[in-house]
Order: sequence, then C-alpha cells, then structure tokens
Amino acid sequence: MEYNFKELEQKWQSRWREDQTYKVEVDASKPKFYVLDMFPYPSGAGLHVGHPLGYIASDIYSRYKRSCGFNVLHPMGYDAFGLPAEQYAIQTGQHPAVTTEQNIARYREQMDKIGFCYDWSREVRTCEPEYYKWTQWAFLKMFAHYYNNATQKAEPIENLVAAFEANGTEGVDAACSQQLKFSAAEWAAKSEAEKEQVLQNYRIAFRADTMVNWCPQLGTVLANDEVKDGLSVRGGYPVVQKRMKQWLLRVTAYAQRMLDGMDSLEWSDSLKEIQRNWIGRSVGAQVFFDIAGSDRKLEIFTTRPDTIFGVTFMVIAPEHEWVTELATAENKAAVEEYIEQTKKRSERERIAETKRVSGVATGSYAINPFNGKQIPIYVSDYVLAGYGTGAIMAVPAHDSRDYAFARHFGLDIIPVVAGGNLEESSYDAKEGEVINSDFLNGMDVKEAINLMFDEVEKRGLGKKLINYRLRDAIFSRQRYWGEPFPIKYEGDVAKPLAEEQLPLELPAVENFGPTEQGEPPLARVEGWEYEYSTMPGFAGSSAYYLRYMDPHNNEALVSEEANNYWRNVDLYIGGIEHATGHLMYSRFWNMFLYDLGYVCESEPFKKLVNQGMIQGRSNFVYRVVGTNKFVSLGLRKEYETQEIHVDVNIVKNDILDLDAFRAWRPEFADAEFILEDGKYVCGWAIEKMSKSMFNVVNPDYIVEQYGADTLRMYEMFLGPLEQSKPWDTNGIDGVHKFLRKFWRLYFDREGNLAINDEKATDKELKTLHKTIKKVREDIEHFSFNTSVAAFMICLNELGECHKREILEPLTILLSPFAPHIAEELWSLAGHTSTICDAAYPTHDEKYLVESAFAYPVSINGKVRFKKEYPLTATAAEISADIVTTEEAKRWLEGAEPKKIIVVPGKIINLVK
RNA sequence: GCGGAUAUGGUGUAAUUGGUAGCCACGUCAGACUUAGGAUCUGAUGCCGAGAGGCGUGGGGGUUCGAGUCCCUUUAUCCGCACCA
Repeated sequence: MEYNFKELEQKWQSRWREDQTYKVEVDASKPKFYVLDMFPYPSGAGLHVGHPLGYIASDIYSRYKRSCGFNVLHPMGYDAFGLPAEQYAIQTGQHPAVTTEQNIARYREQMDKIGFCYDWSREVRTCEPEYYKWTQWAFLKMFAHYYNNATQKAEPIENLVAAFEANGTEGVDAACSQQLKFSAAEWAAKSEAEKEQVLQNYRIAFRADTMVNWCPQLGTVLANDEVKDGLSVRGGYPVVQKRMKQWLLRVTAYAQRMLDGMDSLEWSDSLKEIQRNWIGRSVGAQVFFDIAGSDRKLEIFTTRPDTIFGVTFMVIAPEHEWVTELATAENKAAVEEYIEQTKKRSERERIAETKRVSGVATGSYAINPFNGKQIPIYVSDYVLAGYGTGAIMAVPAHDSRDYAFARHFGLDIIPVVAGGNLEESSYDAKEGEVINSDFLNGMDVKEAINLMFDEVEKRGLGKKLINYRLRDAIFSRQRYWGEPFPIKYEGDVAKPLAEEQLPLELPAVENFGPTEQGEPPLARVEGWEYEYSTMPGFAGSSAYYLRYMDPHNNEALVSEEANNYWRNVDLYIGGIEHATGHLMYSRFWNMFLYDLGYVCESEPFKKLVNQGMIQGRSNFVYRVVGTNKFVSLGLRKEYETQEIHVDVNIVKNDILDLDAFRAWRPEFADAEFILEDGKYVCGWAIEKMSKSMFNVVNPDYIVEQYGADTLRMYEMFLGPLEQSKPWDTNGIDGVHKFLRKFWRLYFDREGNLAINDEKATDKELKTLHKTIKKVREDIEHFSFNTSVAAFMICLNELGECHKREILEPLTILLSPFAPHIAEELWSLAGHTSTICDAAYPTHDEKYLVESAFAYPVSINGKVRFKKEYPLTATAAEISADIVTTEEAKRWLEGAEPKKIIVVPGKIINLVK
C-alpha cells in the first residue's frame, strides 16, 4: 500500500470534524492547559507559507500536552475589524463585512488543510455584535472607573465623587491627566457639565484635547505604536501632530504594574526589554523655577538635579502653553514665526532633522532657585511637549543636546562634574566628583542626586517624581470599520449607554469615506446620535483570549466558572511585532478587569514565544540584453545581462522548468536558453515575501504536492522557531522521504501490512527510548527542528523493523508533528480510538546507557579515554566506575596518568 | 547615539551547556537496480594535501588539561528605541 497522503489527510480531517475530536469543555478532573495563537487579521492575500509557522508549533504543543493528559484549550478566531478592509471598501464600494467574510472563509479553508486541532466551536470574530458587545462593555467599565494610586487599583468613579464632596482634592491620589486642586465647596459649586469635565481628568476611558498622530491620507488618528518613523504602519502614509479632542485610555496608570508584572512572565528577555523601554520609567525631580517679573513658576523635570548649578538657560517646547505669554514684545514676532515653522514640519521631517539645532529666545528670564542667577528662556523643538512638563533646565556641560544648543547660540557652559573634555563634547556620564556647586562640592554624582531630591523638597521647590515615557493610548479612530462607542452626547457632555443597551450595533453605510465636512463616516448615518468615531484595532484584540474561555455566554464576558478553570494563557505564540501594541494593551485591559474582579489572574499570558518571520527566497533568470535569450547563472559573466525575477513555483532546486517558463508569460513564449550541463541554473536572493517578487509560496500548493504532514514537519525542520529564516522549498524532499519511510515500516516489500508482535531487540529498544527522551525534551524546549531530526536518526538506526513494540510508541510520538499519517497507521495497527487519546510514551532510563567519556589529566594534558559499555549495563554499574573529584586529585598526585576516570553523562572537571 | 540579538561546510542547521565540532537534511559526486525516471537503494562529501599530516566555528587576544560555548577587544549583519531632559 502506498502512502497516499491526499486521501488519508482528507479522510482524517473530515473524521475529526464530524466527531468534533478537538472540542473541549471545562473538566475539573483534568489539569488544564491553554495554548493560544495570535489570531490573524484576515487579509485579502490569504495565507502564505510563513503564516502557519507559529500555528504549527502551537498545534504540535497542544497535541503533545493533550496526549500527556491535559485538558487543552486551543482556539482560533479572527481579528476582523481594521483598516485594510475599509481602504478596500473606499476603493471598490464593497462592504468590509462582505470582504472580511470572504477572506475568513479563505483563511479557514487554508488552515483546515494543514490539520490543526483547533476547537472551532469556540471561534470568535471581533466584528460580530455578540463579540464586540464585550469590547463596548469593557469600555463602559473603564469610563466608570478611575485609578486610585493609594490602593494601586481601579475603583468606581463614585468613590472619587464622594471624596470630592467630602474634602475636595485633599487626600486624593489618583492617576490623572493634570494635577487639579479644589475644595469641597468649590466642587459643590460646579455645574454638572463642569463636574463631568473634572471627572474626565480621572476616568480610565476619557475624552481629552490632546496632541495626536494625525494621518491625513487615512483620515484618522493613530496610536504611537501604529506610527513608525513618522509613517503609518498600515499603508506607510505621513503622520503629522495635531491637537484634537479624542477618546483615550489611561494606560499610564498601570505603567508601574506592567513593569513589575514582567518579572513573573516567561517571555524572552529581548521582548521584556522592548516593553521596559516603551514604558520608559525614569526617576527624577520636579522643580519650579521663578520667572523674572511674573508670578508664574516654570515647572521642569530633571533626572540630574545634581547639575542644577550648571544650568545656563531654560528651554520650552513650541507647544508649551505659556509660549506666547513668555515672549516679550521685541521677541514676539520671532517666537511666533518659529512656532509656525515647527507646526508645518511633519513628524517625519522632525525625526530626520534631529541633528539640526534650531530655536529662538523668548526674551523672558527664569531664576535659578539655588543661586538666584537669571537665565534666559528659549523655545526649541528639541524639547518635546509630550514628555515631562514640556520644559527643561539646560545643563550644556552635561547633556549633549543642551551642549549643541549652547554652542550654536553661544551660551555659557559651566562644568559641575569633573571629567570629560568640554571643548569637544559634553560629559554626560552619571559618575564623577561634583564641582562649582556650593554645598554639593566634593560629592559623588549619585550621592548628590539623592541629596538634591531631599533638598528640593525641603526648600519647597518641587519633589521627587517618577516619569514614564508611556503615553495614554488614543482610543478613537475617524473610521467606519470598528466598534462604535456606546456614548451619546448632551451638548459636549458624554453620556454612556446602559449595559442593557449593548451591543450598540454598527449601522450600515453606503459610502465609507469621510463626509464633506471632514466628519467620520458614521456622521452620514441618519438618526445616528452616538459618537462618530469608532474604536481602534487593538480594542477587539485586547481580551479575546478571555472570550475563548466562554465564547457563547451572553450574560458575561466570561463566566466565573470558566475563568477559574482556564485562568490565563499558558503558552502564547505570535510575532514580535505586537511587543508594544497588542501585548501592552492586553496586559492593561486584563489588569483592569482583574481590579474589578472579573478575571482571576492579573497577567494574561504566562509564557510567550515569538516565532521568527519567514522571508522569501527569490529566483532570477538572466536575459541577454536586447534579446530573448536567457543565460544560465554560471555563464552570465560572459554576456551583458539583465536580472529578472522569475516565479519560484516554476523553479526547483534553482533549476528552471523551461517549458513552464515559456508558458509563464506571453513574452517568454519563444525564449531561448544558454544552458550549463543541460540545465538552466537560476540565481537567488533573500527578500521579503511579496507578490511583486514572485517569491510567494502558498501553503496550499505545498499541501497539494507533498501533503500537510510534510509541510508541518518541514516548517519545523527549517530551523529554530524564534529565528527568522528564508523559506526554501529545496530540502522539503528530505522530510517527505522520511514520512514515506515511516509509512513503509508498517508494510513488507510486497506492500502488505506487516506489523507483528515479535520481541524487540535491546538495540531497537535503545533507539526507541533514546528517541522518546529526545523528542519529549525538545518539545518542552520548543526545539522542534531537533526533534524532527531525532525522528530521522531513529529511522536510520532502526532499518527494517515491523515490530509493534517499537512502531506503536513511535507512531504516538510522531502524532503531534504528523497527525494524519499517525492516525492512519494507528488505525491500521488495529486501534479504534483516535491516536490523540493515546498516552504519550515515556522513556525508560535503562535503555539509554551506552558509553561514557573520561578526561583524565595526564602530565602533558593530552590523554583522553573513552569507555564503551554494553547495552545492558545499568546506570548503577557505570556509577561504580566513577572516580570523584577528590579521589581523582589524589590519584593525579600519584602520577599514574593512564588510569581511566569514567563519568556517564556529566563529565567532572579535574584540577591539576 | 542607546539597548538587544546573531555570526559554525556549497546551503538550512546540530553539538550531552566547558569535553571526539559539523548530528539530521538539502546539494554535489560515485555506484546499484532499471522498458533512463524529478523513483528507490548504497557509499563518499569541512578545507589544504598524493600521503603522512596540517588547518578549521567572523577577526585578534585571554582563562583552562581542554573553548563554537566563558572573559576582553574588534568587525559585520539584523531587530527595537531614538532629541524622553
């Protein structure tokens, strides 16, 4: 019987579907395990061969865990709201719901062919009202809560109102946009609208007038993680800064908890580092500087209060609220012109020109609170409005940016820390002896910083403060294809809908572009009395892992019972590109729900593995310039040639299929070839997988040619999961050959089923148990490439063997990797239940002992011995030969260098 | 500029975590079978050398009986952040 992968893969896929083999329920009798893939955005292009990499890894792990006796939750769904579908709708008039539906069908079809063990009864789609009801619900909860810094958790906004009524802001320590100060009487005197205005300063979901990333081409604002190098991540359009009224989420309230929480997570260090940088915690001092001739005080933030005696000027951002006020009559024109100039520059230009020094004096002066010196105040765009207070004290001697500015404008540079060469550059290091600084002189920098924190506070000039680079997340998008906000307006006052009114469904529209007045598409909907913006892409993906636990519950996001059982994700697999977006928002969202008692774990994803990206491997042909002749790679130097991308699907092992090439495009129909050794060899390069480079390899094509099991194993065999690597179809034969060989183990040379009950030899048992140990350990360590290699070694060692005692455990061992062939062989061996219910084999140590190494130290250090043990030797017998380090030492002193020290496994380290 | 990662045959990679470098594959070469096939099987294959032998994990240095692995230094590539005070 031949290995007919097509037939048997279809057979088992439909059997799994009919039997609902992979459907799971809460089962208190078994330990749970939750394996999750980052759900895909269903784009029109379908899946290419790189997408399933992580899915295959998680599938192998799920099947393995299940086989080890765990109740495994392994769901899949779609992140279905988003920009591309809407952009497509604007161009074609096709409703995003329609194209999304089509794309999902295509994705599902492609995924099914690979044989994943998802519980599809739990599928979620973020664009469906039953799902986004809970996205809106969470938003309402955030609107109704504030973050209490004292208790370090979210609390109902009513508590805050009660506090205001009792004592005003006195004693309130809450996360907010601005520090406010008012008494109980002042609070009582406010109108409803004014009170709401104040509360917006504290709500976790709130509306505010802020600087946003505005993308004119997309017609919407974007969050920081959706902008890269001044361009939108989706589409690559320029982004400008603009002041607008927007919904935001107060993620900054959770900055410290997100930092602390990371200690307990099994994430890669590099990913944790990216999140730490993004949060950007820095400890410093807030200091108020008097302004000469004004009762205003300029508030700044500095991490180097020790350098305050070296301050020679101040700088405020062009967007600083006092800019025009600080500009004196004679400087007003210059300041205003500078502000105008800055406004015109896009974010991208600003980034590109970071080395250019620009700025202008306001004409006003500040007073150094420590030495009374008057220092000029400048405006410059090297100070950012969004960080700290938008104003700095400049210490040119010890900050390179201040140094460049001072040099450019000829300002004083006063050293206050000994070290460096100020003729050339500033001395930024946080070490050395403090000089020119009154009472700080002679101290070490770190000592001085700490003293200054106390000193600033003691003199009433400010206080020690922790600043985060993390910004509150902008939560509205001026787009159609997203969750509507369950918010109405009375005047300018936001009124939330009641929970019972959810979901607020997205209405149908005809035209997906902005209105003539520049309003979002929802403004076109007649009778739409709610917010016109919709929620951003990350809204729907922030809590989807919770919904999978209980996807059809209409009473709660997730029932307490389901949540207490499944708790959180044990293994999360996905791309690193979500490091600062989804993975931050999800943690924030989950922590918020945890504070409110809706979920039982504060961290959503215990262990996270980032699979690498699969790049494309392009192939080239070389056309002799001006002809329709194509020259093979090795001979191209002899001609003047032009390199042309050729479809990788008509190239095999870099050899071009000449007929397929002629048929590929009409202009090549009468192509001639200059061959080497009768073949046309193509050139190649590693590039991004994209249609324009003809290097997209479709998984369906591979499944068609080799079968899903081969695709699964080959993707794993390609290299370590975390590593990015090019897709290279050359080499897939090796894996396919392995599966065919595995298949043949069950049959004799005539093709008859030949599995028998003969007793296995020690050698065969040794091979089996070695393989079991290796494969199990490799799966646990996500080292799937080496486990595939272990299977191949096993087969090479086994040769021809039809023994049930060997084949059955091997088949179970293989089943997570190649489930279809394993199922088929399992049933051929006479089993009626599916193989995924079979217990995963465990190894027996007694078959593993083979040989031991010894490295005694001879006089010249060159002697090495190896001792072989018979297969039947036990670990105990080998241990008897071990000479401990102490004994070895004594023995070495006796200078008998040829004696052997034997150590199985671990080798002892000898000291001469 | 700051932070992180990586570097091993013609190619993808492996190495008991300091212990025989190159497992397993691809590719290549040779052979077998064969109504020449993109099938199957066997063998060889790091480099130099006829050989003995020598060299060899990006480069240089160090620790060690012993280094791909640890330390210092340097180069290249990739990723993240980037006027964050």
